[in-house]
Amino acid sequence: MYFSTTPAKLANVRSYNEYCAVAQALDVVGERWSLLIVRELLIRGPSRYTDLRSGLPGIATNLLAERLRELEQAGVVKRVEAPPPVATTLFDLTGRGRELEPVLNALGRWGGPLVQRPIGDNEFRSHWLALPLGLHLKDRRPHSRAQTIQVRSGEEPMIVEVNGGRINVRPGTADQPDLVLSGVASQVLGLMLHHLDVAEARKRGLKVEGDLGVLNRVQP
Amino acid sequence: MYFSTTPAKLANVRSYNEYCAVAQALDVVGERWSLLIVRELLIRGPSRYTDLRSGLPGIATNLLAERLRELEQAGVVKRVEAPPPVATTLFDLTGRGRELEPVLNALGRWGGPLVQRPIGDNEFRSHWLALPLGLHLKDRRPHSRAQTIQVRSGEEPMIVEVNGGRINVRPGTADQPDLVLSGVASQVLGLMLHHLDVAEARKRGLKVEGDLGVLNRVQP
DNA sequence: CGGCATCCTCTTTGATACTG
DNA sequence: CAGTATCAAAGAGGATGCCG
Repeated sequence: MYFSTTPAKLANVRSYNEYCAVAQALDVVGERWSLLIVRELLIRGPSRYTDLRSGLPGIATNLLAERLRELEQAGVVKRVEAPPPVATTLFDLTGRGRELEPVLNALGRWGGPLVQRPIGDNEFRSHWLALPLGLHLKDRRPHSRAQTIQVRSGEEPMIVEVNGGRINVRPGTADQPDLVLSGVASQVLGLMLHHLDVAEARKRGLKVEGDLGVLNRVQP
Repeated sequence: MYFSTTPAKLANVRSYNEYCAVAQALDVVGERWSLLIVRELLIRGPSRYTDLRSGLPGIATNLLAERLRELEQAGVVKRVEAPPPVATTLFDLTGRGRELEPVLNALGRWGGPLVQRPIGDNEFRSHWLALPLGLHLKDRRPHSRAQTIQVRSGEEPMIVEVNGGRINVRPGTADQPDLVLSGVASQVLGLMLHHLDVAEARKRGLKVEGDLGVLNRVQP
């Protein structure tokens, strides 16, 4: 007997078995949670297992491990060993994985209208703001000085930096933010995407403090 | 007792429960088969249940019925009653459903490289050709006269019409096709997408008959 | 026939507990 | 922290039956 110790339990992904690019794409990223894992890695960059878990509320830990293995095998995700200070394994997208961004964008655009009103009992994570802001907004005054908006919504404060035509969203607390928004995510988004004006947003409980000018600078 | 006869089995779709447009899009179209049903309706237009089944090899009939119901409830699919000559119910996309085309396109683009070589035991349906041809090709001589390519691959002959800048793919047999391609789908695609030249395609068993000029007219 | 519903089996998922 | 192990519940797949 000369068996490998690893059972032949690899590449055990269900397939549609179709000669069609859409179906074969779904063979790779169509299973439950897969595209949301890609979303997390797109927003956060290299991430620890635990951070992925916290960005995917409700995922079972065995499923996260399994999906990561499958995505790794498919060449979408890679493991990188972090240098000594942290000394843990990080998960990151491969180049091929990053090419899924247009898929996520298309889904995000299509899902936008669904997310308008009812926040209900939905889970929310601050860093998710990066997707709609990056997708729907541009800096319309690329030659003005950099400005920052401090957003306090969800578990973790976020900095929205508007500079040189780009919008950058990252966790953190700004020293001298031009504008501070505090409140639930739907109203932060409503205001920034100009579905709500300042008066309306305030009436609904959003705290808006500072220079409102930066809001006109970010436009669809 | 005053119960409705229909059990409260509606809107019984699993949700990620996230305040995130991508997650909410996936709540609607992320389940197995859903996006492939949308693909069928995008390619074929209004379709009978049985035609959908034949375009989704391997789907269980109860699953098709269930997905159609869910998609209908979500406003992606609608039922239309066909006029007396046929007198059957047809399924069609709503406007909202048709807006999923960019999602399918993004997935198709990403899946393109996966589909390059191995046709293997994959199922194939002729009308699937419409997706990659429409996605990757343009008519580079929009002012030339209309030309047609007859494709014989899979169960059903297809007409590829090149005219006025557009590429149109539909089932049927052309009277006087400018070019006839007969063989397996991977080589038809390889030739038309210019991954294979004519000599190479012929060597691999593709029958290429007629005016080769039309091939230069369709370009990425 | 076309359009499902039912029944059954098998696989996947989700929740929780446990481990190096 | 980064997973594996276990197990009940939900979902998928296949066969077949029903009804206009």
